Amino acid sequence: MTVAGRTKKEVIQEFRTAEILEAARGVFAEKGFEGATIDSIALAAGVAKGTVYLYFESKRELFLASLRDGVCALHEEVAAQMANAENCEAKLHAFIAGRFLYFSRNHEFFRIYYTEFSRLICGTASAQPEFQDLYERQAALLEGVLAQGIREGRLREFEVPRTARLIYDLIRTALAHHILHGGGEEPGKPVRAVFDFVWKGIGAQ
Amino acid sequence: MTVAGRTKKEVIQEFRTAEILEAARGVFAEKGFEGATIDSIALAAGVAKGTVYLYFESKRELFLASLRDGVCALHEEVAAQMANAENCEAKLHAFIAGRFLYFSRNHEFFRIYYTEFSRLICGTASAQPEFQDLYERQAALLEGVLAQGIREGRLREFEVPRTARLIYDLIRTALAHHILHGGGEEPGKPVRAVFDFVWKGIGAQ
DNA sequence: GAGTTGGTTGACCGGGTAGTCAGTTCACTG
DNA sequence: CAGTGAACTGACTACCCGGTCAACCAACTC
Repeated sequence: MTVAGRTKKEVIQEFRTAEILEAARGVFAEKGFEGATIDSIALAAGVAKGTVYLYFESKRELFLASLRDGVCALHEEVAAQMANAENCEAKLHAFIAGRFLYFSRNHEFFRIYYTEFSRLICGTASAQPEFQDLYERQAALLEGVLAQGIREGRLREFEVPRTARLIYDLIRTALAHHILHGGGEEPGKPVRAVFDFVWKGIGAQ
Repeated sequence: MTVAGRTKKEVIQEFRTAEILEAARGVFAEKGFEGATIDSIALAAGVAKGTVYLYFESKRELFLASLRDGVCALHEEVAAQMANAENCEAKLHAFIAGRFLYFSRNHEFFRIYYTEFSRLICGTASAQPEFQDLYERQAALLEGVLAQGIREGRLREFEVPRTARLIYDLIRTALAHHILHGGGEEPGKPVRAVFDFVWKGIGAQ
C-alpha cells in the first residue's frame, strides 16, 4: 500500500531517521564526538541501541549525517540572501548576517559546526575529505564577492583567497562568542561590529 | 652529594620531566588529547608507562603541563617585544609578528594550543578554569593597546573587549593556516596581510 | 660482597563503549 | 485466528586505555 507516493516502509524509515538525527544533534552538541555515546543517543531518541544501527552504519556516519544536514541548510539560506543583495557591500553584510541568523535559530548545531571546522583546519577532523568540499563552497561564495568588489573599486587591493579565509574565520569565532557566551544578546550588535571591523579596520579615519 | 647546588635526585627528576614533557608534546600534537595514549607517550619518551605516573599525576595533568609551558613562554616573548615598541601601531604589529615568530619555532606546540583554545571557546576544554587565566592575560595585553590607541586618536572608536577578541581570534586562525597549511612560507607575508586587514579593513580608501 | 635504598618496570585491573545478533513483538494477511 | 516477517530490542562480545603496584634492578654504602 502507498500513501502520497510513498510506501509505509519509506514513511517509517524517514520518521525514524529524522528522530535519531535530531537526538544525535543534541547529544553531539552537548558532549562532542568522543563524549557522545550511541547509548545516550538511542536513549534520547527513545529507541534501543540496535535500532540506531539499523539506520546508520556507524557512529561516525551518524555524526557526518547530522553535520551535512546542517551545513547544507546554512549554505542554501545564506546563498539565497546574498542573491537578493545588490552591491558587494550588501552581499558581504548578507553573508555575515545570514550566518548569525541561521545559528541563532540553530543554537545547538553551532557547537558541532564549530568544533568540526576547527578540526578541519587542524587536520584532525572526523570527516576530512567529505567536509573540505562544504568548506570550499562557502569560501567560494565569499571570494566571489571580494573579487567583484575589487573590480568595481569598492574594495582595496588584497590577496582574495587569504582575505576570504580571514573573514570566514573571523565570522566563525565571532559567532562562537555570540552563540555560546552571548547570553541571548540580539544579533544586530555583533553583526555590525564584525561588518565594521571587516570593512573599515580599526585605524582612525 | 650535590653538583652546582642541585642534588643528583633533582637532576634526574628534571631530566625525566623534560624528557616526558617533550614526548607528550609531540604525541598530543599529533593525536589530540583523546587520541593520545599514555602508552604511546611513554614509548616516545623511552620509559615505561609506570614511570610517567611517577612524574605526572594523570594524563590530564601531563597535558596541562605541556600546555602551560608553551603558553607562558609565548606570553613572555610577546610581552617583551611589545614593551620595546613605541606607539600603538608598532605594539599591535609586535603582538601579531611575535606570535607568528614564536609558533614558527614551535610548530608542533601550535596544534595543542589551537585545539585547546577552540575548546575553551566551546566550553569543552580539558582545562577550563586553569586556562581561562592564560587567555585573559593575553587578551588584556591587546585590550591595553587598543584602549591606548583610542585615547591617542590613532584608532577609531569601538567596543574594546569585543574587538580585542576579534583580533585575537583572527590571529589564531591565520596562524593555523600559516603553520599547518602554509608549506613553510616565511611569515612576513601573512603577518602583513593580517596587520593590514586589522588596521585598514577591506574597504577602499 | 651483603645490605639498603629508590628509581623503574610492565603485567594486570576496572571501567567504559562501539558494534552484534539471537530473540521478541506486533501489524498485517489470507 | 494462525502464520509471517519486518521492526525492534538489549544482553553480550571484543577491545581499548587510564591508572596501580608488587617485583625488579642497579648504584651506592659499609
